[in-house]
Amino acid sequence: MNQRVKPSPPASPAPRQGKNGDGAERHEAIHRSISDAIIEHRLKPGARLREDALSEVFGVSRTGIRKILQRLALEQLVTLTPRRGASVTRPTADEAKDVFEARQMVECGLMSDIARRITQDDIVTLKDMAQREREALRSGEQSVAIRLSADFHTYLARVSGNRTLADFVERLCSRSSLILAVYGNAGHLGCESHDHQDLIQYLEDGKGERAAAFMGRHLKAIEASLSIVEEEDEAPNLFDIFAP
Amino acid sequence: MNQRVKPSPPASPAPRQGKNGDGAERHEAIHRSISDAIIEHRLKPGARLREDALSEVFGVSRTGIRKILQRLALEQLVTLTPRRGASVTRPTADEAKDVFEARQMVECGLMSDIARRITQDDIVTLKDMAQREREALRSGEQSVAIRLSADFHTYLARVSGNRTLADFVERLCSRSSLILAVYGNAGHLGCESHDHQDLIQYLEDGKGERAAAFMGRHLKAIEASLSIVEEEDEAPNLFDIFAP
DNA sequence: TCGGTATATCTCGTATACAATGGGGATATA
DNA sequence: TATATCCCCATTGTATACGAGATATACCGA
Repeated sequence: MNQRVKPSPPASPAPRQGKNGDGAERHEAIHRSISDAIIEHRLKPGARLREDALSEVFGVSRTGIRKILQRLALEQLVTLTPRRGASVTRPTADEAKDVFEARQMVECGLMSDIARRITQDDIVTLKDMAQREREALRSGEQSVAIRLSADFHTYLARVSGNRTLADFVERLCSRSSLILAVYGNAGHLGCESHDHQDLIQYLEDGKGERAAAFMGRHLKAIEASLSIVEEEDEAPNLFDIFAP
Repeated sequence: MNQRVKPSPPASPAPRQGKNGDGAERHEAIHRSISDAIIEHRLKPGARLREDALSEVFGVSRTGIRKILQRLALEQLVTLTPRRGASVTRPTADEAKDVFEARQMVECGLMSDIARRITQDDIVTLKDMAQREREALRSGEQSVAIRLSADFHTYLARVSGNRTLADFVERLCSRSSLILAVYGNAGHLGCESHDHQDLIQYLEDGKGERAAAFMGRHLKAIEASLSIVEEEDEAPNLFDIFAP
């Protein structure tokens, strides 16, 4: 339902050409839609996101798309280059290192709070997510598995009760997903299949210390599985290469 | 042709009806301008930020202002309420607790990296900042002192070399400034006067462990100095109050 | 004098129009 | 055939116009 062909009739406001009203929710939905596509690797790093195309796809004007794109840029999922528009961020090796160092610090540091506050309901939910993730992995649904893995870590962080840190972890997980898209080996992606289930077991047993240590190893393992190959940027530094 | 009837631009040095051009920098400058005003408490929590007024003050159209306002909202310095516009965020007591818990975790956790990577130049810069902060405190320039304190913590975080965590600390410091504006006692604001100088001394001596512990106490002290008085929001919960 | 309703205004939300810039393709030349 | 140059168009940046929601105010009735 695009509307650009019909600027004329003042009498055609009838069927939701979406003037005003559900705007906020609609935008939220679009944001999630794009965000999901990036996290699930249906949009790969480097992919260009033209405002016009998006506005047509989602049936809102470029104004709304721009707002969403800017938000995604602040979340570092897309990169806005001054005159060339938006594209899915391609994380550098340095960024990858920083992100995993941050996750190490925050997710491990949160573990004691999590162990103290986790409820039975949380455990049920987390076990379910871990289970579904394993199944997705086994059946080769990479997109689903990646998303569930990120959701698992994010949900866990929320259990801590610290919204600020949980939001931060959520963003780190999103960026991790991008990192996996660039540096991950096709063989084994991200989280080992039963790591998450083991982690829940520790938490269920109230062993916060053990859980923290395990999370540390878990993240280290993911980071180690990356093949950081410093791919040369498109304009290699000839001075460096041919220096005496 | 851009701004309203205002025939004479009295205070705006550049009439700059500039269509297009230095846009990005200009926006950056405006963002910093507003951000500074908030952090330095020249704009107090709850203050309304009308788009029209801002667009007139800065000589750009509402479109640009909106973009900046949304960015500030994502940084949680301003709050956007759906039909009522933007206002300086008034942090809740819970948010205050979360922010200081996050700072405790991250700023202390970064300290070992910082101790390892700090250079002599950094130490000179930091000493200068601490010195200027003391002077500002002594001469009663609260705004300057607050800003320098936030800058000190942010600069320190940057020394760690982890951009992701440093950016996070920067945002936490900005929010801390807001928290101080709401819950701080007029008597002694934020950082004790010589805390920062002591901290640098530890780092200069290469005592990362000690520095981390000191930073922990430092942040705890700031948090403890707050008077969290759970001020009733404008719509108190009558059910709670009149419950049997 | 108090309360309720209707109107007026103020401000934001969305869409569209217009200008400018930069890149890519086509062309010309060596 | 390869390279350099130039121009057109695709795409973004900015402003403005228009519509809607919400709040404040004034008027009327009890």
